[in-house]
Amino acid sequence: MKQLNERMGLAKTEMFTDEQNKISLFAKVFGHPARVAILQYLFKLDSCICGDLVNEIGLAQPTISQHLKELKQLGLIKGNVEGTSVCYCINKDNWSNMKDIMIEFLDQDISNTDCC
Amino acid sequence: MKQLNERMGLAKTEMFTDEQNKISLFAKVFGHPARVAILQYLFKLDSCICGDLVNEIGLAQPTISQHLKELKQLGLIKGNVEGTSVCYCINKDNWSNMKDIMIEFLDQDISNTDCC
DNA sequence: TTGTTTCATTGCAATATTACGATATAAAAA
DNA sequence: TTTTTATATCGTAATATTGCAATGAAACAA
Repeated sequence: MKQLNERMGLAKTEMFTDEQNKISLFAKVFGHPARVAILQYLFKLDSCICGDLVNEIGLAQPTISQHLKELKQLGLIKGNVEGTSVCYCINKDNWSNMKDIMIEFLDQDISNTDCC
Repeated sequence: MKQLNERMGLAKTEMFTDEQNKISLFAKVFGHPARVAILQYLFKLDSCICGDLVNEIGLAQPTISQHLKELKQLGLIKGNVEGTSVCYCINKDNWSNMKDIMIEFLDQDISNTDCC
């Protein structure tokens, strides 16, 4: 049966606030363990990743490259070409901005909620 | 062409730590603006949602019901049957637990990172 | 020049997610 | 009892995501 809006599988972003869409976009990029692992590895190193990510995480090189691309598109990491390799690191300003938005959402006061 | 692992489209959770999988599961549930909107509405009300969610958010009743189910399955909300309607509210303990895990991930110290 | 190394992109298969009409269920109201 | 109200579930269509082999591109090495 033909559906009306032909947008199934696609979030109806136009009916939500910019903030709600922004939160969900950030959350979505953290919604895969490989991307969480990449970021945690970056934090652990305290510097750039230059190559060894494919060995560190057990996924194929194109798959890692794709996850890096998504993190980069959201601005959470940046990559610098160094010869044949590329060094990725956290984009501090954008990470900080994302953190503020996400923590504001997560850290709401629920002490007064009176529930059934 | 037949693939080897027959798991494409499915995250390979077994190769990640429990923490990484847990973070990504929480993040995934926030990865849709409708679920963010539901939670924000719950916070704003400071009490239960009994019904008016379908009017509040512009999605069909089965769609809202499905989003509520996902939030409930992760334990972030709980529902109490009250006559013909169901009242949903934040599950304080589980929300607090999730918050700690997510904020620990987001709030890592990046002041010392030395990048290219 | 001809490899070699490193990473990105393309193409595609498999699975997941989203949305909603139709229908089921269960309690309240008439 | 019958009807109404509120929510859940089923089935299914459309789109998104994930993963990787094959290939491309760009810098380096020999």
